[in-house]
Amino acid sequence: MSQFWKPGSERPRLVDDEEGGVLLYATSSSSSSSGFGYGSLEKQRQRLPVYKYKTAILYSVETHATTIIVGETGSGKTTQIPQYLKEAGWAEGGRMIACTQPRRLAVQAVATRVAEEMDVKLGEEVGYTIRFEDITNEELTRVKFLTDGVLLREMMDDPLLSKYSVIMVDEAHERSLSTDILLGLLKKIQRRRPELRIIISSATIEAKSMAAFFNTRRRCEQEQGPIKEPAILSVEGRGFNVEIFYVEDPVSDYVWAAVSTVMSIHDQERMGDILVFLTGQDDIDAAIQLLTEEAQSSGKQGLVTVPLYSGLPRADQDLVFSPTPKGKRKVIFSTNIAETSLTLEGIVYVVDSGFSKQRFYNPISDIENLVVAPISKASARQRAGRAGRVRPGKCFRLYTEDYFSKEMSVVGIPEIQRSNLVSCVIQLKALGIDNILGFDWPASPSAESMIRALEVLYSLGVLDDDAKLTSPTGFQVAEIPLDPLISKMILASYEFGCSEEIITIAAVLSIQSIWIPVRGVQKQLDEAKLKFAAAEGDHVTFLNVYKGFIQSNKSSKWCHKNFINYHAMRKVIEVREQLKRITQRLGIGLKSCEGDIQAVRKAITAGFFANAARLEPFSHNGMYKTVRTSQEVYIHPSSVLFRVNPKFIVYHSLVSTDRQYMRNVITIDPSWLTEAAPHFYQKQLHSSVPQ
DNA sequence: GAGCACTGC
Repeated sequence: MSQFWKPGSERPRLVDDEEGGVLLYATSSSSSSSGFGYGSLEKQRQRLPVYKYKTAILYSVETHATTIIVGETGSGKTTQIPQYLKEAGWAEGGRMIACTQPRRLAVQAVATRVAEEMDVKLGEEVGYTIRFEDITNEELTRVKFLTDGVLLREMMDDPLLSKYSVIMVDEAHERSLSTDILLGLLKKIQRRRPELRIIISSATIEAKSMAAFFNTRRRCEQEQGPIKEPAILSVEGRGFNVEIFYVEDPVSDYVWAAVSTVMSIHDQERMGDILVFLTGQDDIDAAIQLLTEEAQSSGKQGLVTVPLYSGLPRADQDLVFSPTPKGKRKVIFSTNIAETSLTLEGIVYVVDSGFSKQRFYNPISDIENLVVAPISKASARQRAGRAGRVRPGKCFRLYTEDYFSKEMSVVGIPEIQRSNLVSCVIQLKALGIDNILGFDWPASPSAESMIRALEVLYSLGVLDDDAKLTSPTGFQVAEIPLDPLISKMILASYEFGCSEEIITIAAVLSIQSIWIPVRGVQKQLDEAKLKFAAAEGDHVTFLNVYKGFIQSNKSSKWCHKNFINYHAMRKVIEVREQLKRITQRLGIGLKSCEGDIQAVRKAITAGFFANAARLEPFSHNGMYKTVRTSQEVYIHPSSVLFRVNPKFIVYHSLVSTDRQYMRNVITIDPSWLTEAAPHFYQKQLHSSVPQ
């Protein structure tokens, strides 16, 4: 392992956060996965690190409006704190305790565990709510787990969240879009409801800024009720030590460096699985190929390589969890998915490239890009921690310690500063927040992004001249849990008599892809697509696929035969059912246009008029220009209209690589643009759309 | 003729 050095061993130690090269401290003598065979659930609960802090936590919640709990993984905070609160009486008198999570799976898992510990039936005293699943009972449920997105939706009916006495926001350090919106709103609610208690659980690195955000104490103010200054409590975790190693010189090719590091670990370290963090499918495939070649040419045996990324078919993802064969060493090459969303057991070594793919939004061009960017120290810590779950581990960072300590940012950029804010703004408007630009965020998005979002909503007829939600359109669009452009398309479809068809299209557009991930089967996929291809474009093609799926009786076999992702289609059915319920509630019945595809295209245009593009008159390579901003764009090769190049189209989204590609396009008549949005197209039509 | 980190309502 010559290219690595261990901080503190060969050179004077530099600073690694607070820990100086060692990441997590073990606090108990036994691991969480062994030694509890005879203990009752109650005994197990008492052994969790958080147990020692029970009184302190309850005291703090009693006396402070906001309590920030800093806790590493395995402290037991998520499962225990809601129970402590319940025991202390916070759920009495018809009140409820809420605990939010960023992800659905976590909600289900935690709720199940807590119901078990409390020895109650899930869905009664302890319940959970995620999209498509409400396992709660209005009369009985006292402790409720839910995604932060669901809690935001609940605010539309109950803006002060009056049924909750305590709201615990878990994993707040991840700074997801909905967590940040939720935190901003909770701060507002607190002013109106001094009796409400908020608990924010976060990693060390974010605790101080969270506390500053929630500190509403003013100088000279007479304190009434709970103390306004947040309390910060620290609970240790239950991970094992992870030794950190850095490269001595910067690496130029992290894929190659990762593979050679894996080879060295395999050569020189005890048995134990390896987790390698790379950025995407390309990296991962390249690394696996390289490692296979290297192992072959050097005659090394005993390595089992597994890829892991979200686009992988379910069956392949499961390989990651299968036990490593005896005498073998598993090497998992993963994207960020293993950083937060999935927990892998048996990992002893982590190799960290220092990069991940991150979304960035440019409000000027209104384009979201996916770019490979350096991770933050917080991510690096999280990645390293993955090595210490079963026994002391090691983490090999493919960057220098100097880089880590001097150049790496402390935390990542919150999602809200990297996203298109259209959905976020309409949500706040629906909650009666009028002064969007003055909203108090944990991290403020740029004014440009806000203004762009307001413009888009105005052009859709969702906001009026005073930037208030229009009635009924604005309120209806806010009610539908999808991108406002899609919601607007749904509303318009009722007028065009094709809502039956449009909600199918809306459901398909709101999931990633209905085709099975390619690689190696490109030709077959293209051929399969031809069977469904419609001259009008991709949206109509989706209708054909959906029809076929229903006619096959929702058969997985049929999907397999046609290169269609069965799980994705199940999801389409689920989303479609939800949209059906919502549209009915909005008083929009379902109508079918019975094959009148022009109605469907007009409804799509009513939502997506801003995404119109025109073929350049003498273009030989299929170059289009957007009508609004004259940007150069091309039809994506995966579209059924690729190389067909009709004169006028609207697209669903842009993806940018070396070119800007339009994904999911449909042919339109340019006169529909002025019909759909007269104000929006007044100027542009004179200059760039021939009549 | 190209490529989709990850969530969520």
